Amino acid sequence: MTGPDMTAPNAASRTSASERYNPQKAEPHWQAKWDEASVFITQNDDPRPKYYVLEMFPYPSGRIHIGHVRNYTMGDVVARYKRARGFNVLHPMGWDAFGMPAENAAMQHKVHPRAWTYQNIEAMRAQLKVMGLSLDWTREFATCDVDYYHRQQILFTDFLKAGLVTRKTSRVNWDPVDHTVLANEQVIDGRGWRSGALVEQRELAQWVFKITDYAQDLLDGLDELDDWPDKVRTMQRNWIGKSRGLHMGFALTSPTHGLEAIEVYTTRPDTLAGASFIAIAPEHPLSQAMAQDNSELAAFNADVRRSGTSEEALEKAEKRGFETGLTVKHPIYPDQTLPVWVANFILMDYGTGAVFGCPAHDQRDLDFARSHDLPVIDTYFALDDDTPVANEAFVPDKTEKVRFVNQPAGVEVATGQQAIDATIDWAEAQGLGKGKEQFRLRDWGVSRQRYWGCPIPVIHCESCGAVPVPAKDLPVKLPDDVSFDRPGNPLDHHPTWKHAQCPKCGKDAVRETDTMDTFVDSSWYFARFTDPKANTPTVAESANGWLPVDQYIGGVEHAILHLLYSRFFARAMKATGHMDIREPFKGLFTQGMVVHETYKGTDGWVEPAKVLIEGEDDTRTAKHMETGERLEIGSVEKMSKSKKNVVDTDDIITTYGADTARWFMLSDSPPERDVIWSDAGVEGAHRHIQRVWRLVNDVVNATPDDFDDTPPGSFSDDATALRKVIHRMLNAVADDVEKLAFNRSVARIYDATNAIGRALTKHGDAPDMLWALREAVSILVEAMQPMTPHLSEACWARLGHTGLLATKPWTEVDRSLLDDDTLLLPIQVNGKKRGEISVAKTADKDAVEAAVLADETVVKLLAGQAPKRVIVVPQRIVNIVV
RNA sequence: GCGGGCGUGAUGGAAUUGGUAGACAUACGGGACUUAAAAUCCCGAGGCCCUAGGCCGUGUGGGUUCGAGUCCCACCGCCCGCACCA
Repeated sequence: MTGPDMTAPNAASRTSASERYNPQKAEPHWQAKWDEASVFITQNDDPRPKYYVLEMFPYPSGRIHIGHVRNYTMGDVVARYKRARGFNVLHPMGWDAFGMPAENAAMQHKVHPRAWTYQNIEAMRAQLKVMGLSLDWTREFATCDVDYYHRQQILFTDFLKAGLVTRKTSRVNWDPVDHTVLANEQVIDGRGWRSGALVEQRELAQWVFKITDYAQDLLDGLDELDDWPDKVRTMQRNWIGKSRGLHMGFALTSPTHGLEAIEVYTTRPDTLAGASFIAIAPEHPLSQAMAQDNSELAAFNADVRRSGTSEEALEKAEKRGFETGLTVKHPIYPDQTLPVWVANFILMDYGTGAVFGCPAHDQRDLDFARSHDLPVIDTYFALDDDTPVANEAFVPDKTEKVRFVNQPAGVEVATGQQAIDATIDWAEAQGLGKGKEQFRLRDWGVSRQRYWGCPIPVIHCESCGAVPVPAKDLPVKLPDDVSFDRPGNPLDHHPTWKHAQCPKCGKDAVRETDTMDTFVDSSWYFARFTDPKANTPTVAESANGWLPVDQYIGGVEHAILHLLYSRFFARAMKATGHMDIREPFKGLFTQGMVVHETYKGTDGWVEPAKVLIEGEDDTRTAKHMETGERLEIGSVEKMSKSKKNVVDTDDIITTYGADTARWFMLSDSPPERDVIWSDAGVEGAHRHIQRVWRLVNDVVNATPDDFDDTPPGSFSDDATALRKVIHRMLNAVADDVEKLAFNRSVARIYDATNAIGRALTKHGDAPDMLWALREAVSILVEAMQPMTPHLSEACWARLGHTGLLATKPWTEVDRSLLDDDTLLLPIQVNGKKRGEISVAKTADKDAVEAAVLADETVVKLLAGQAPKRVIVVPQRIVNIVV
């Protein structure tokens, strides 16, 4: 067998059993040892199989918060575990460093965004180092490093040449507080995602990434991402929003404004026979054109636009409309005409900005029809009920069979889906329209009117248009001398920066002053980590070798934006030859938040550090430590500055050490769920750290100087029992870590710790038991190493082992200890547990049945009756039916 | 409204995926050690019945099964995402 290397420590190294583990001393010591040995520096040409673990990199706000601690601890456990398992692990860290807060700080505190950002990075790096993370710091970069955004500009120009970036004049979401454009994804309930201000619509020329070119591919790719949460895949699917329907024209009875017909898109062509009106968006070209000489319509359009995005308007959901007086021919019944309305609920952005309304089979259309006295025409009924539609539209499931009336395709009874397909075929055959796939996804506008971002490397020339900056002139650097005295873009206000010569014709021209959306920065950083010093954005060999990221860990708030953009970038980089990776993240894990109770006094929210809790459960009360004021205990919420329910990570690490913080973050709550921060929980975690240290010392102190560390030839039952517990624990911890079920690993380690403690007090002096105990604590600290690396190193050294635990290969479990020869099978009678029986593991069904029926308690329970049936599930359970 | 998820002791949560419900931890109670406290160690604990022993128990009601926290149906409650998407 392969036991751990067990050199008996010399007597001089003994400590008294009462000495407490001192993380403040031990943690920096071991961190220095790892650094000296360059344990976490990763080489690209290492021959071992690769494993890439990545946590979403932080924005350098200035402080590491407890959510970061949880995120990076999880990643670190995986990284350390995989390293022990023989993988060449890439585990880098960087900074998502461009963005608004730096400019806000500049305006408020008169600091340069660059200075502010790099100071914050310094501070946060120091905080991360204290956590003992197994990061390769040689690969660190910030997205605001010239070195990084230079390469991003190369990518931009390459995308431009490949037709993946274009310039579009379009209506954009304008944030009037931040003075910038927002992507649709950044508008939440009609408000800017960061400022919370009501978003306005403006016409602006924008640079857009043509993410829609990949709509289908981004959708298809989701099917392969088995190691992603279904929830995230569903969210992305809905966001891309593919639908299949019919694109068709409704001929105008008298052509107007140069239009012969109104183009509509519908996913329910099966309801075509029931069409009773046409509705178009206020922004529809026809509506706009008519408004030129119709002031009432102009007023209506303006009114809709004004209230269009506000929450109240959406909630009221009043179906408002304006009748244009125009009519179109019904495509199925040419002698009938349908009126054309402008309606507030039609979106110009989706489909063609025009629909036909079928009130009988769409609730929204029905509401509109009822309030504007439009006809309701049934086109199909349920098979057993032909009651006409009254106030509820009849919208059956598409797979439900229904009975059609007046259907053009000759359909009488069919499912909705069959009718849809038949109608599309019919419409195509008649030349009325075409089947069409439609996506909800829209192109990604990346222009931002900000200073602190990656400059868009383009020069606008009056003769040549928008000309990309040639590679030899890159990078386009941000100027340092900018002022934030007035609103708007400092780059635009800069006296000289924007003036340049056209790279094509040499005439005076103007630089693009917009910078890129910061989501661009985070869309390819994972690829840059694979070769962070390269002159090109990536080195294909390195990127292809490391990517995809095997395990990506971060908050679910990035489920759509960041992850979708990154998936687009991987495809675009593949198309432009920068790497050959389609899906950048193989495994994704979205961790829960760290939450805390809130406390409120008459002067507002109070920090937990100043709150004294008395009593328990229902009778708990909170008191202000300084003023003695009674405080209200509020709900448990995400830690935020506004609620002041923030726990400072430095305080925790100073008081208890990084290992305690790490251990607590992994305990109890499943990693995907929210964890409630509690002082009692932290205390409990710290108690365990101390207990393991004590246990290790007790075992060392029980070891005589002349201890023979060769494995004994045989073990007592007690020693074997302990070894079984430990080896099973090691096996199970590995399984759980693979599944990221850290809370279960923790529980198993507690279990094993208890078992070691019991064995020590009971039989600590028998030589075979002592050997087993030394093996047990060695394996215990090894299993804990990914989670509590400092403590584990200290214990490892204390046990007299040489070398760093951080570089030790994972111990192979002794398989012979995983299984028992005999099993304790529960015996049920009529499904209720009535006893247990010990049987040989290899016993077959008949043997088990015979043994059970011969069992004393069973005989007693049966009291002479013959069982009707005996169900034996081998190695599980026995159930007797009487 | 649509889509997804969840509901287990005082609390966070386990439960080999249909096979001994409540592992492990927190809080609590009792004991040991101590002049005392802290620390540590040991013991107890789902509810009910006086006990032996038994009955009940995983949001509620029903079903499938030898056997259901787990599967099916209906309902109740909570959480998350999207939302006038044609």
